[in-house]
Amino acid sequence: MNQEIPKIYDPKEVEQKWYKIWEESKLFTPDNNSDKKPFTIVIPPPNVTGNLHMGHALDNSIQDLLIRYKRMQGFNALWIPGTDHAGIATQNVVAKALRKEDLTKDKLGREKFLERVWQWKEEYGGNITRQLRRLGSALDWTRERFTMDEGLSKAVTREFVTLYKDGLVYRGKRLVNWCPKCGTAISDIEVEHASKKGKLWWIKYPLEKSETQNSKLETNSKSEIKNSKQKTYYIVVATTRPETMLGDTAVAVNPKDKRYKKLIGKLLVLPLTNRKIPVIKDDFVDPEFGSGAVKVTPAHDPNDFAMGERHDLPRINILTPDAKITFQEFSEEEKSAIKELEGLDRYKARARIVELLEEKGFLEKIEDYENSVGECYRCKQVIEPYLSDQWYVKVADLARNAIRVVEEGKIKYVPDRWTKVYLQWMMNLKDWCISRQLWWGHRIPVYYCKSEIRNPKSETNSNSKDQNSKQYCEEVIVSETKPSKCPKCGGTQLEQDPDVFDTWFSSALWPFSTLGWPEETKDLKTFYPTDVLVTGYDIITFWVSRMIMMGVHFMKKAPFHTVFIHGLVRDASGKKMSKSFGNVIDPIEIIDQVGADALRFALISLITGQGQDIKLTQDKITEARNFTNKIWNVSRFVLMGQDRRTAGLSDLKDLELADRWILSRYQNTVKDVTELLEGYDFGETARKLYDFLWGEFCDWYVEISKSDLYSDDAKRKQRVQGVLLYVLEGSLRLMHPFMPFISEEISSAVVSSTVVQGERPGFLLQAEWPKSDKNLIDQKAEAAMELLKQMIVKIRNLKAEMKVQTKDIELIFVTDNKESLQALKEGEPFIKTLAKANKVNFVDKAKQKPAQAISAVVADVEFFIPLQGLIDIGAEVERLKNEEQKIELALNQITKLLGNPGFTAKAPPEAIEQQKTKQLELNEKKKIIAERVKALVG
RNA sequence: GGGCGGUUAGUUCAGCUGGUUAGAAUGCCUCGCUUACACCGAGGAGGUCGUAGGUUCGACUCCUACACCGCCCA
Repeated sequence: MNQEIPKIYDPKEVEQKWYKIWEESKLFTPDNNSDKKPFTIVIPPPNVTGNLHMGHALDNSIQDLLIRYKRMQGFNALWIPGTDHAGIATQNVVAKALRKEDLTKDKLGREKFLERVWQWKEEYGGNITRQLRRLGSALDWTRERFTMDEGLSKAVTREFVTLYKDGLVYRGKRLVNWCPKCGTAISDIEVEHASKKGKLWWIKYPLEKSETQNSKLETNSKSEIKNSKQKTYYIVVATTRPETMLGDTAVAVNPKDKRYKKLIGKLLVLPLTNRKIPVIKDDFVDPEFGSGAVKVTPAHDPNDFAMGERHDLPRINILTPDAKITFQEFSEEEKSAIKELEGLDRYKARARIVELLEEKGFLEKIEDYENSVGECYRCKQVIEPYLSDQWYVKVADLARNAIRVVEEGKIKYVPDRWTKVYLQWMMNLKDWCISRQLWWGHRIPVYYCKSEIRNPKSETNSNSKDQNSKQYCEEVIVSETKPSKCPKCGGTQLEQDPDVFDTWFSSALWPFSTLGWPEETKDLKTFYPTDVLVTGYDIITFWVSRMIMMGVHFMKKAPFHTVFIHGLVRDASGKKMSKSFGNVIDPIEIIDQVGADALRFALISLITGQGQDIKLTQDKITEARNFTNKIWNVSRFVLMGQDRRTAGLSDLKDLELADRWILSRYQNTVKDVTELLEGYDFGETARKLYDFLWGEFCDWYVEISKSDLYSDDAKRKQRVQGVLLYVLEGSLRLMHPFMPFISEEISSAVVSSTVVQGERPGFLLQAEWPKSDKNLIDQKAEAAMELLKQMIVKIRNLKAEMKVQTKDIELIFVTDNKESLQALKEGEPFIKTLAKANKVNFVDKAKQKPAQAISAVVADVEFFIPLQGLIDIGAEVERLKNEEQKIELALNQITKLLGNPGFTAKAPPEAIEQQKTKQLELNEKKKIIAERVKALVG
């Protein structure tokens, strides 16, 4: 690097160049025969159809940071890449593309459709992995996996079959969360609840006539129903979903509710269908809600389903899978009056039913009502509780073990507060519906025997409507491979379950399926369990919990020891980034503008210890960009010219104060950075590096070094070059996990092989992580430099205040503290350059002090800047008095504190000592200033 | 309804286990093209740490209540 190198760092070429070299050098592939300790991370597999968003950028920046750090520390580090087939999302994307060709998946058929999905995957599936490369991720691409790979598919099959044998999966006809748009069931956590404004419809359900005649009844209302000649009694129910009344099979009241006591067991006539339904009692009913009587629709509401089970009520389904009204389960009589509703969409049906009720006088009133509505997390359609056959994982035992490993501390959440969230969720876990009515995914390895049974014994169903009814074996066969014949009847008419598994059912295996499970591979033995899992808190329930359950069940070991949870990346105003809002910041665009290093550094430095959500602003990105530029330029300076690039620091002789100081600060930085990383405090680490490099190395040491570098003292020059290079080279190592590209680029220009912190191998990633060298920590040098820095700032301050711009000033220092005096003498050369003075004098305390001068006190040093003729004595006295007042204020506080008997009796001795020292210092300072004032006035 | 998190300079945020003159960045003001960098350098102004109590010799930090904002679950 030399002056021809541009002043402004241009990341574009640099980044592309290095990633290619790294990947081609198989730098990210760990040594399979290494005896080094392994350190493993599996990437949270992004959706194969997806594109990199800011959340990925943050997540992967953290993982890359950890992997590079651990690799440099000597671990056999492995970071496994891969993608997720994302059943619904991918299927939807391809279906959408088909629509443009006027095709649908059903027109194509299952096989052809799947071909198209694979085509799509081949074409676009590489997007996100290319984008991960742009970010600089040290992923071992030779081990890349996809959840639909042969091996991983085998793993899922094994998972299911094993769980089945263990009695941990079962098939059941239950209410599921059905998405009419996606055409599939989804699990409980895939439903998002949103509060929505709706209506509460109050509907009259009349009592059957015979009931009203035979007994004196008290109903909740006695008014007459229109068009009805005789008096009719009825119960009013309130509902938010009137269309479901078509499927009502009871009305329930609370047994303690006096209003309805006498009605329990009576029959009602359901309006529109005229179905006869009973009034039942159930504790679940809240007498306070609505009228206190609720309609019961077991096939379309989870609570009603449960009630239906308790009371053995029939379940009448009224909807098709795409949420249109169907009368398949209705009797002829029931449908006769409402034929027009058949085939109507659920919301149109709702409107029409309300109209009909109104017309016929069944509608009592309509109220505004706010309630929580479940929506599909993918397509935002309102979820329909829907009765269907599905496969479930029985989670109780799995959850218990997954709770145990966390409670026993085998898995730790960072930050710790997520432990509670995880545990609470785990403890209230319901069975997990894992079948999906999709085509794209792992086909369920279950086969149903459709072979006809030749000698049907049963005459029980003789009154079946279907005269041609045949008897089938119906045996359920769960098998990893397709069986050739039914083990029960020997028949060969076997049909595989048409459904596929929930994508999370396969990603639950990710930490070990990627390593070869169920085969006992070398990778599996070497790298399982993995070490750290890095993800956002929104994924704890979806993925983390399931990996823990499956990891413990199948591998008998928790899949990782630490779960690092970070916040979500939000826009500048704190809103979630989303395409529909249009507030998405595309990480690739940012990388194009400022480079991956700057983006990474911006994201990492925004991480807080508490794992708060991150508000990403353009300002933060610019700040990080400026930082990379600063590093670039200071490196240009340090490496300017051949001799500077080769300068070594083979010994530690002849170090001056500033050298000792920066070396000490560097060692402390190494120590701090390492400790902070060990504590997963990434944001603080980034800030520490920033402060050291910019605030100490650039602002002070480099500035101080200049006078030596441009001096004639060859020996001194070489010494300073050595220190500069030493600190820079070490800092590049510290920075590498944060900013891999720029650090590598600069590092490649360092020629020296005599740098004293370990060999310099080809790539920074192969370099040793710096160790803090205690011998170079120099408390005294740090204290002395602190004084000098303060002194220089104070002088600059006074000069600026007095509007003195000339270099032609003299500094006169007065102190009787030997250490301070020595520091000043050692720092004299750079005090002159940094404070811009051309003369420095040290004067005995007793000596006369110049009157025509401004003065100040820093620690125990008084100093003067003589300004012949430029001093307004009155103003100077005023300034000093102000200063004195400030000191007085601080002093009063301390005096009060030390005078407090409670403090002196109870505070720890160090605290008291500290205050006393401070008091002494302030007193001294005050005395000096007071004397000065006296001298000027007197 | 239950739980969690937040409230600190104009703005965005640090400040972990109680003792700092409460920090940084950015913005603002005043200077400066000084041979790494104007994506820079020097200096400066700017905060009763959401409110009200409490614990303590001492509270931004611990406890309680409340307010507002956000998230999760029902």
